[in-house]
Amino acid sequence: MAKNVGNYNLGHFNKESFQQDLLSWFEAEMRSLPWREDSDPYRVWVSEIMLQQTRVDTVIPYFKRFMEKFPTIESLAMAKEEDVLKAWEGLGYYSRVRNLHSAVKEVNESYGGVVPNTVENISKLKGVGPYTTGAILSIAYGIPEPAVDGNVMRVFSRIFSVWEDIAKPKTRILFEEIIREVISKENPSYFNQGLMELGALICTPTSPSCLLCPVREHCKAFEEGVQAELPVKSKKKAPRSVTMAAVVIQDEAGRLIVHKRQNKGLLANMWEFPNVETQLEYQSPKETLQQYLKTDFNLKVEIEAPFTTIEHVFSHLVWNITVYKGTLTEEITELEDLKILDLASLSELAFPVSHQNILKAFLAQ
DNA sequence: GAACCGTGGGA
DNA sequence: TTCCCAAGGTT
Repeated sequence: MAKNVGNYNLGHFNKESFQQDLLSWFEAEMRSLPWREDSDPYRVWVSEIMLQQTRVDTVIPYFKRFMEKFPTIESLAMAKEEDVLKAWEGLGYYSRVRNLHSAVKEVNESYGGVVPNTVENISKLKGVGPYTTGAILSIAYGIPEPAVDGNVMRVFSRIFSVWEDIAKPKTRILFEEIIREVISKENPSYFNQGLMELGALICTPTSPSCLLCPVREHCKAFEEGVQAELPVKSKKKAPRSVTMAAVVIQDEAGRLIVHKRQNKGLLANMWEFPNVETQLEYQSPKETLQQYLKTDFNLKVEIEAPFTTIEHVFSHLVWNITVYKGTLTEEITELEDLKILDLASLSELAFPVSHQNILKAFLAQ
Protein backbone atom coordinates (compact mmCIF):
# COMPACT_ATOMS: atom_id res chain seq x y z
CA MET A 1 0.00 0.00 0.00
CA ALA A 2 1.43 3.35 -1.05
CA LYS A 3 1.93 5.87 1.71
CA ASN A 4 2.08 9.57 1.10
CA VAL A 5 4.01 11.96 3.31
CA GLY A 6 3.59 15.52 2.16
CA ASN A 7 4.28 15.41 -1.58
CA TYR A 8 6.37 12.30 -1.27
CA ASN A 9 5.10 8.89 -2.30
CA LEU A 10 6.78 6.14 -0.31
CA GLY A 11 4.99 3.42 -2.22
CA HIS A 12 7.98 2.20 -4.21
CA PHE A 13 10.33 2.36 -1.26
CA ASN A 14 11.23 -1.07 0.09
CA LYS A 15 11.17 -0.33 3.78
CA GLU A 16 12.13 -3.80 4.99
CA SER A 17 15.07 -4.05 2.61
CA PHE A 18 16.26 -0.56 3.54
CA GLN A 19 16.08 -1.36 7.25
CA GLN A 20 18.01 -4.59 6.79
CA ASP A 21 20.74 -2.94 4.69
CA LEU A 22 21.12 -0.06 7.16
CA LEU A 23 21.10 -2.24 10.29
CA SER A 24 23.56 -4.78 8.87
CA TRP A 25 25.91 -2.01 7.88
CA PHE A 26 25.67 -0.30 11.28
CA GLU A 27 26.28 -3.52 13.19
CA ALA A 28 29.39 -4.15 11.12
CA GLU A 29 30.79 -0.63 10.89
CA MET A 30 29.69 1.32 13.95
CA ARG A 31 32.45 3.20 15.71
CA SER A 32 33.36 2.23 19.22
CA LEU A 33 32.42 5.31 21.26
CA PRO A 34 32.39 5.88 25.04
CA TRP A 35 28.64 6.44 25.16
CA ARG A 36 28.03 3.19 23.30
CA GLU A 37 29.44 1.04 26.10
CA ASP A 38 25.92 0.63 27.47
CA SER A 39 22.48 2.20 27.07
CA ASP A 40 22.17 3.79 30.51
CA PRO A 41 19.58 6.54 29.89
CA TYR A 42 21.62 9.09 31.86
CA ARG A 43 24.76 8.42 29.80
CA VAL A 44 22.76 8.53 26.57
CA TRP A 45 21.22 11.80 27.70
CA VAL A 46 24.55 13.45 28.56
CA SER A 47 26.10 12.31 25.28
CA GLU A 48 23.18 13.61 23.22
CA ILE A 49 23.37 17.04 24.84
CA MET A 50 27.14 17.21 24.31
CA LEU A 51 26.82 16.12 20.69
CA GLN A 52 24.41 18.92 19.81
CA GLN A 53 26.17 20.96 17.12
CA THR A 54 29.46 19.46 18.25
CA ARG A 55 31.82 16.96 16.60
CA VAL A 56 32.26 13.45 17.96
CA ASP A 57 36.03 13.86 18.30
CA THR A 58 35.54 17.01 20.35
CA VAL A 59 32.99 15.39 22.64
CA ILE A 60 34.88 12.19 23.50
CA PRO A 61 37.31 13.59 26.11
CA TYR A 62 34.62 15.85 27.61
CA PHE A 63 32.22 12.93 27.92
CA LYS A 64 34.79 10.74 29.67
CA ARG A 65 35.72 13.46 32.15
CA PHE A 66 32.11 14.41 32.76
CA MET A 67 31.06 10.84 33.51
CA GLU A 68 33.98 10.37 35.88
CA LYS A 69 33.04 13.51 37.73
CA PHE A 70 29.27 13.03 37.60
CA PRO A 71 28.69 9.28 37.10
CA THR A 72 25.03 9.26 38.13
CA ILE A 73 21.89 11.37 38.00
CA GLU A 74 22.19 11.92 41.72
CA SER A 75 25.82 13.02 41.62
CA LEU A 76 25.04 15.61 38.97
CA ALA A 77 21.87 16.71 40.74
CA MET A 78 23.88 17.39 43.90
CA ALA A 79 26.75 19.19 42.15
CA LYS A 80 27.35 22.95 42.29
CA GLU A 81 26.67 24.75 39.04
CA GLU A 82 30.16 26.23 39.21
CA ASP A 83 31.68 22.74 38.99
CA VAL A 84 29.28 21.65 36.26
CA LEU A 85 30.13 24.69 34.14
CA LYS A 86 33.83 24.04 34.69
CA ALA A 87 33.40 20.51 33.31
CA TRP A 88 31.83 22.04 30.18
CA GLU A 89 34.46 24.78 29.79
CA GLY A 90 35.53 24.99 26.15
CA LEU A 91 32.63 22.96 24.74
CA GLY A 92 30.48 25.99 23.95
CA TYR A 93 26.73 26.57 24.02
CA TYR A 94 26.88 26.66 27.80
CA SER A 95 23.12 26.88 28.30
CA ARG A 96 23.15 23.22 27.29
CA VAL A 97 24.82 22.22 30.54
CA ARG A 98 22.88 24.66 32.69
CA ASN A 99 19.66 23.21 31.25
CA LEU A 100 20.97 19.66 31.69
CA HIS A 101 21.83 20.37 35.32
CA SER A 102 18.39 21.81 35.93
CA ALA A 103 16.66 18.91 34.16
CA VAL A 104 18.67 16.31 36.05
CA LYS A 105 17.60 17.90 39.32
CA GLU A 106 14.03 17.69 38.07
CA VAL A 107 14.40 14.01 37.25
CA ASN A 108 16.00 13.35 40.62
CA GLU A 109 13.22 15.06 42.51
CA SER A 110 10.08 14.40 40.45
CA TYR A 111 10.86 11.08 38.76
CA GLY A 112 12.74 9.26 41.50
CA GLY A 113 15.99 9.60 39.61
CA VAL A 114 14.66 7.66 36.60
CA VAL A 115 14.83 9.34 33.19
CA PRO A 116 11.23 9.45 31.87
CA ASN A 117 10.38 7.13 28.98
CA THR A 118 7.52 8.97 27.34
CA VAL A 119 7.54 11.77 24.80
CA GLU A 120 5.14 13.64 27.04
CA ASN A 121 7.44 13.74 30.07
CA ILE A 122 10.92 13.73 28.58
CA SER A 123 10.25 16.57 26.18
CA LYS A 124 9.23 18.75 29.12
CA LEU A 125 12.76 18.63 30.47
CA LYS A 126 14.91 21.72 29.90
CA GLY A 127 17.19 21.40 26.92
CA VAL A 128 15.43 18.31 25.57
CA GLY A 129 13.91 19.20 22.20
CA PRO A 130 12.43 17.06 19.42
CA TYR A 131 15.73 15.47 18.35
CA THR A 132 16.98 14.64 21.85
CA THR A 133 13.56 13.28 22.84
CA GLY A 134 13.68 10.78 19.99
CA ALA A 135 17.35 9.97 20.55
CA ILE A 136 16.97 9.11 24.24
CA LEU A 137 13.70 7.21 23.78
CA SER A 138 15.04 5.11 20.92
CA ILE A 139 18.62 4.54 22.10
CA ALA A 140 18.00 4.10 25.84
CA TYR A 141 14.50 2.60 25.79
CA GLY A 142 14.06 1.04 22.35
CA ILE A 143 11.00 3.15 21.59
CA PRO A 144 10.46 3.83 17.85
CA GLU A 145 10.54 7.63 17.86
CA PRO A 146 12.25 9.59 15.08
CA ALA A 147 15.48 11.43 16.01
CA VAL A 148 15.93 13.89 13.20
CA ASP A 149 19.24 15.72 13.25
CA GLY A 150 21.30 17.26 10.47
CA ASN A 151 22.64 13.86 9.41
CA VAL A 152 19.19 12.34 9.09
CA MET A 153 17.90 15.30 7.06
CA ARG A 154 20.89 15.08 4.75
CA VAL A 155 20.57 11.30 4.29
CA PHE A 156 16.84 11.39 3.63
CA SER A 157 17.05 14.47 1.44
CA ARG A 158 19.13 12.26 -0.81
CA ILE A 159 17.23 8.98 -0.34
CA PHE A 160 13.92 10.58 -1.35
CA SER A 161 15.34 13.48 -3.37
CA VAL A 162 13.79 16.12 -1.11
CA TRP A 163 14.50 19.68 -2.24
CA GLU A 164 13.05 21.45 0.79
CA ASP A 165 15.44 23.81 2.62
CA ILE A 166 16.70 21.85 5.64
CA ALA A 167 17.56 25.13 7.40
CA LYS A 168 13.82 25.81 7.77
CA PRO A 169 12.25 24.57 11.02
CA LYS A 170 9.20 23.06 9.27
CA THR A 171 11.39 20.84 7.12
CA ARG A 172 12.32 18.80 10.19
CA ILE A 173 8.63 17.95 10.63
CA LEU A 174 8.50 16.52 7.12
CA PHE A 175 11.44 14.23 7.85
CA GLU A 176 9.92 13.12 11.16
CA GLU A 177 6.81 12.05 9.26
CA ILE A 178 8.93 10.15 6.75
CA ILE A 179 10.94 8.44 9.52
CA ARG A 180 7.76 7.38 11.31
CA GLU A 181 6.85 5.43 8.16
CA VAL A 182 10.20 3.74 7.69
CA ILE A 183 11.74 3.35 11.17
CA SER A 184 12.51 -0.18 12.38
CA LYS A 185 10.10 -1.12 15.16
CA GLU A 186 12.39 -4.01 16.10
CA ASN A 187 15.54 -1.93 16.55
CA PRO A 188 14.82 1.79 16.54
CA SER A 189 18.06 2.41 18.45
CA TYR A 190 20.31 1.05 15.72
CA PHE A 191 18.04 2.46 13.03
CA ASN A 192 18.41 6.01 14.32
CA GLN A 193 22.08 5.65 15.19
CA GLY A 194 22.70 3.94 11.87
CA LEU A 195 21.26 6.88 9.96
CA MET A 196 23.46 9.32 11.87
CA GLU A 197 26.51 7.10 11.49
CA LEU A 198 25.81 6.84 7.77
CA GLY A 199 25.58 10.63 7.56
CA ALA A 200 28.84 11.02 9.47
CA LEU A 201 30.88 8.38 7.64
CA ILE A 202 29.40 7.88 4.16
CA CYS A 203 26.63 10.30 3.26
CA THR A 204 28.78 13.34 4.07
CA PRO A 205 27.88 16.96 3.24
CA THR A 206 30.50 17.24 0.49
CA SER A 207 31.65 14.40 -1.76
CA PRO A 208 29.59 11.55 -0.27
CA SER A 209 31.07 8.05 -0.67
CA CYS A 210 28.15 6.65 -2.63
CA LEU A 211 30.15 3.69 -3.92
CA LEU A 212 30.56 2.50 -0.33
CA CYS A 213 26.97 3.23 0.66
CA PRO A 214 24.98 0.29 2.01
CA VAL A 215 21.66 1.86 0.96
CA ARG A 216 22.75 3.19 -2.43
CA GLU A 217 20.15 1.11 -4.25
CA HIS A 218 17.41 2.82 -2.23
CA CYS A 219 18.71 6.32 -3.01
CA LYS A 220 16.75 8.44 -5.44
CA ALA A 221 19.39 11.19 -5.53
CA PHE A 222 22.07 8.68 -6.50
CA GLU A 223 19.78 7.24 -9.14
CA GLU A 224 19.28 10.74 -10.54
CA GLY A 225 22.91 11.74 -10.04
CA VAL A 226 22.00 14.75 -7.90
CA GLN A 227 23.48 13.62 -4.57
CA ALA A 228 26.02 16.48 -4.65
CA GLU A 229 23.23 19.06 -4.95
CA LEU A 230 21.38 17.81 -1.89
CA PRO A 231 20.47 18.72 0.70
CA VAL A 232 19.32 22.25 -0.02
CA LYS A 233 20.42 24.46 2.87
CA SER A 234 20.11 28.25 2.90
CA LYS A 235 23.06 30.24 4.19
CA LYS A 236 22.87 32.04 7.46
CA LYS A 237 23.78 35.70 7.55
CA ALA A 238 27.21 36.91 8.55
CA PRO A 239 27.82 37.52 12.27
CA ARG A 240 27.76 41.14 13.41
CA SER A 241 30.92 42.74 14.73
CA VAL A 242 31.29 44.20 18.24
CA THR A 243 34.21 46.31 19.42
CA MET A 244 35.20 45.91 23.04
CA ALA A 245 37.79 46.95 25.59
CA ALA A 246 38.87 44.58 28.36
CA VAL A 247 41.33 45.02 31.20
CA VAL A 248 43.48 42.64 33.21
CA ILE A 249 43.78 44.33 36.61
CA GLN A 250 46.53 43.29 38.97
CA ASP A 251 47.13 44.10 42.64
CA GLU A 252 50.52 44.29 44.38
CA ALA A 253 50.40 40.56 45.09
CA GLY A 254 49.85 39.81 41.40
CA ARG A 255 46.28 38.64 41.91
CA LEU A 256 43.80 39.37 39.11
CA ILE A 257 40.28 40.82 39.10
CA VAL A 258 37.60 38.69 37.48
CA HIS A 259 33.88 39.23 36.93
CA LYS A 260 31.00 36.75 36.73
CA ARG A 261 28.62 37.32 33.84
CA GLN A 262 24.86 37.60 34.31
CA ASN A 263 22.79 34.41 34.63
CA LYS A 264 21.24 34.56 31.19
CA GLY A 265 22.20 35.20 27.60
CA LEU A 266 25.64 34.93 26.08
CA LEU A 267 28.13 32.92 28.19
CA ALA A 268 25.78 33.09 31.17
CA ASN A 269 27.45 32.64 34.59
CA MET A 270 30.89 32.31 33.05
CA TRP A 271 33.83 34.33 34.42
CA GLU A 272 35.64 37.02 32.45
CA PHE A 273 38.01 39.93 32.73
CA PRO A 274 36.16 43.25 33.11
CA ASN A 275 35.12 44.57 29.72
CA VAL A 276 32.76 46.96 27.96
CA GLU A 277 31.49 47.50 24.45
CA THR A 278 33.15 50.53 22.88
CA GLN A 279 31.42 50.69 19.52
CA LEU A 280 29.36 53.86 19.73
CA GLU A 281 31.09 55.74 22.50
CA TYR A 282 32.17 59.35 22.46
CA GLN A 283 34.84 58.50 25.01
CA SER A 284 38.10 56.74 24.41
CA PRO A 285 38.04 53.02 25.16
CA LYS A 286 40.18 53.63 28.22
CA GLU A 287 37.75 56.21 29.63
CA THR A 288 34.80 53.94 28.88
CA LEU A 289 36.50 51.15 30.74
CA GLN A 290 37.26 53.39 33.73
CA GLN A 291 33.69 54.65 33.90
CA TYR A 292 32.36 51.08 33.77
CA LEU A 293 34.59 49.99 36.63
CA LYS A 294 33.58 53.05 38.66
CA THR A 295 29.83 52.90 38.15
CA ASP A 296 29.35 49.12 38.29
CA PHE A 297 31.90 48.23 40.99
CA ASN A 298 33.01 51.57 42.50
CA LEU A 299 36.52 50.58 41.47
CA LYS A 300 39.37 53.02 40.81
CA VAL A 301 41.95 51.59 38.47
CA GLU A 302 45.02 52.91 36.75
CA ILE A 303 44.82 51.73 33.16
CA GLU A 304 47.96 51.39 31.08
CA ALA A 305 48.51 50.70 27.41
CA PRO A 306 46.86 47.75 25.67
CA PHE A 307 49.11 44.70 25.40
CA THR A 308 47.12 42.66 22.88
CA THR A 309 44.05 42.57 20.68
CA ILE A 310 41.90 39.50 20.39
CA GLU A 311 39.34 38.52 17.79
CA HIS A 312 36.84 35.92 18.85
CA VAL A 313 34.24 34.53 16.46
CA PHE A 314 30.92 33.22 17.78
CA SER A 315 28.16 31.72 15.66
CA HIS A 316 26.28 35.00 15.46
CA LEU A 317 28.79 37.71 16.40
CA VAL A 318 32.45 38.66 16.43
CA TRP A 319 34.22 40.26 19.37
CA ASN A 320 37.13 42.56 18.61
CA ILE A 321 38.72 43.09 21.99
CA THR A 322 41.50 45.53 22.84
CA VAL A 323 43.03 44.33 26.08
CA TYR A 324 44.56 46.78 28.55
CA LYS A 325 46.73 46.22 31.57
CA GLY A 326 45.51 47.78 34.81
CA THR A 327 46.73 48.34 38.35
CA LEU A 328 44.56 48.46 41.43
CA THR A 329 45.13 51.70 43.34
CA GLU A 330 42.98 50.98 46.39
CA GLU A 331 41.50 48.19 48.48
CA ILE A 332 38.81 46.17 46.75
CA THR A 333 35.72 44.76 48.41
CA GLU A 334 34.84 41.47 46.79
CA LEU A 335 31.28 41.00 45.53
CA GLU A 336 29.30 37.94 44.45
CA ASP A 337 30.26 38.69 40.87
CA LEU A 338 33.65 40.37 41.38
CA LYS A 339 36.69 38.66 42.83
CA ILE A 340 40.42 39.11 43.03
CA LEU A 341 42.23 35.80 42.81
CA ASP A 342 45.64 34.22 42.30
CA LEU A 343 46.27 32.05 39.26
CA ALA A 344 45.61 28.77 41.06
CA SER A 345 42.19 29.97 42.15
CA LEU A 346 41.39 31.32 38.69
CA SER A 347 41.95 27.88 37.24
CA GLU A 348 38.99 26.57 39.21
CA LEU A 349 36.55 28.95 37.52
CA ALA A 350 34.96 28.47 34.10
CA PHE A 351 36.12 30.98 31.47
CA PRO A 352 35.00 31.23 27.86
CA VAL A 353 37.78 30.60 25.36
CA SER A 354 38.00 34.29 24.48
CA HIS A 355 38.97 35.16 28.05
CA GLN A 356 41.26 32.15 28.40
CA ASN A 357 43.10 33.69 25.47
CA ILE A 358 43.24 37.05 27.20
CA LEU A 359 44.87 35.41 30.22
CA LYS A 360 47.35 33.52 28.03
CA ALA A 361 48.38 36.74 26.29
CA PHE A 362 48.75 38.49 29.64
CA LEU A 363 50.98 35.75 31.04
CA ALA A 364 53.03 35.60 27.84
CA GLN A 365 53.96 39.28 27.71
C1' DG B 1 10.13 32.27 11.58
C1' DA B 2 14.30 34.26 12.74
C1' DA B 3 17.64 35.45 16.05
C1' DC B 4 20.27 33.95 19.67
C1' DC B 5 23.58 30.70 21.63
C1' DG B 6 30.36 28.54 21.14
C1' DT B 7 33.97 26.21 19.50
C1' DG B 8 37.62 24.05 16.75
C1' DG B 9 38.31 21.56 12.40
C1' DG B 10 38.51 20.93 7.60
C1' DA B 11 38.05 22.13 2.67
C1' DT C 1 41.71 33.30 4.38
C1' DT C 2 37.19 32.33 4.27
C1' DC C 3 33.55 29.59 4.60
C1' DC C 4 30.72 25.93 6.36
C1' DC C 5 30.06 23.58 9.49
C1' DA C 6 28.78 19.19 13.91
C1' DA C 7 24.19 13.93 16.80
C1' DG C 8 19.84 21.47 18.29
C1' DG C 9 17.16 24.14 21.72
C1' DT C 10 15.05 28.34 23.35
C1' DT C 11 12.90 32.63 22.80
